[in-house]
Amino acid sequence: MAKKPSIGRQKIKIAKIEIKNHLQVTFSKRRSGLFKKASELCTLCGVEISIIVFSPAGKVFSFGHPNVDSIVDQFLGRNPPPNSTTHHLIDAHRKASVQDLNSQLTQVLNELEAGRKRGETLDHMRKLASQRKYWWEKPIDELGLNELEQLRDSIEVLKKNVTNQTDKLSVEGNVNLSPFFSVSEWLIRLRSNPIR
Amino acid sequence: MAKKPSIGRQKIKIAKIEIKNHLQVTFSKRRSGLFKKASELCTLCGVEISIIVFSPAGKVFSFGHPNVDSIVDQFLGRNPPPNSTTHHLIDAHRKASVQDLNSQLTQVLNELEAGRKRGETLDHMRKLASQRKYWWEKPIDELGLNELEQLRDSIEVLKKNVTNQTDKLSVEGNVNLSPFFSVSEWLIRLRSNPIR
DNA sequence: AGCTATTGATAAAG
DNA sequence: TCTTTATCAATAGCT
Repeated sequence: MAKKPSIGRQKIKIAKIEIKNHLQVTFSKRRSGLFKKASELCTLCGVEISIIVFSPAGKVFSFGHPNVDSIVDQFLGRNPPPNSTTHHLIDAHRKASVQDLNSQLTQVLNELEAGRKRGETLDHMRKLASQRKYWWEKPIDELGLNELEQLRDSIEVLKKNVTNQTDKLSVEGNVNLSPFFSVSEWLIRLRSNPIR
Repeated sequence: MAKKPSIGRQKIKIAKIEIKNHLQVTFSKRRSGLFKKASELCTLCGVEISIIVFSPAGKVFSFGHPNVDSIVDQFLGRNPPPNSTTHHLIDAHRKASVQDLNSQLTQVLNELEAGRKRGETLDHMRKLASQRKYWWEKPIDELGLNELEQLRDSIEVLKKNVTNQTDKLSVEGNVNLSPFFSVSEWLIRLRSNPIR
C-alpha cells in the first residue's frame, strides 16, 4: 500500500511561530508538557516548584507544588504569630546562603515583573493603573518632597516592626529612590488577578 | 568486538528517588531540561514564564523570561539614582546583615504568596485574618495605607541590600551558563549564583 | 562530564 | 481539543 498515514513529527526551528492556529496548538501541548515535567521533577526529587506562564492573550497558567495553600497556611500557621514568624526566619536563615537569597530575590523580581506586565495586558487593569488614586501607587521616583517625607516617617515604623521580627536590624532609615516600578501597583494587580 | 553497548535509558517509576547520588544527578539533568523546555516555549509562543525551584538542600533555582533586562540594568547600576541620599543608602547596605535580607525576603515572599492566594480562597483568608496580630501577616487587601507604605519600603530596601550583597559575591566563582539562557538570564545567574 | 540505547514528547494530520 | 503516527528530543544507566 502506498498509503502514508502521517509524516509524523518533524524537526522545527525554535523561533516564534507565526501561524496563530499552529501557535495555539503548540502552546497547549508544550505547556502541559512543561507542567508534566515539573510534576515529575517534584515527585522524583522531592523539590518545590512554582511555574507561572503568561500567555500573550493575557491568560495565566500556573503550576505549583505543593499547593500555594500549604505555603500560606504554613506561614499563617496555628502557632502564635511571633513564634511562627521567628520559626520561619530561623529556618530560612539556617538553610539559606547569601546566594540563595539572591536567587530568591531574582525569582521574586521575576514574578513581580511578570505580574506587572500581565496587568498591563488587561483592560480593567489598565484602567486601574491609569487612575492612580493614591500617591503611593506611583513609581517612587515620581514622588514629591512632601510625599517623600511621609515615606521617611513610615520607615521609622518599619524599623520597629522589622526589629520585632528579627531582634537584629541595622538597616538605616533611607528610601531607595530608584525603583523599577510601583510595588503597590503590582500588589493591587496581583490580588486583582488571581491565578487562573 | 563485544564492546559496551550500554543498556541505555530505562523506564523509571515516577516516585521519590532514594539514592542520594542518583537523585542529585537526576535533579540536575531534569532541571536543565525543564528550563530548556520553558525557554523553547517562550521563544515559540512568545509567552512569559517564571519558574522557581526550591531544592531540598535549600538552594533556589529560577528561570525567567523575558523583561528581566530592566531589572538587570538596575542591578548592574547602569542608572544610579542621582540624588543626595545615595551615599546614605550605600552606607545602609553595607551594614545590612544576612538576617536582614532573610527577614525582609521572607516577608516579601509571604506577602506575594498571600496576594496570589487571596483570589482563590478569599473566605479562608478572611477567617484566618481574625487570628493575626501583625500587619505583615494580613492578606494584602486588608493592608491600610500606612501598612502598604511599610511593605513597599521594606521591599525597596531589600532590593538595595541584595544589590549590595550581589556586588560582593559576583567577584569569583564559576556559573553554569547553559546555552539556552538569554543574555539577561546569564547576567542574573552570574550575580545570583556566583559559586557553584 | 560524556555516551548510547530507550523512553517520552510532540509536529502533522484527521 | 482528542487521537494517531512517525520522528525528534530527553534522559537512565554507565563510565
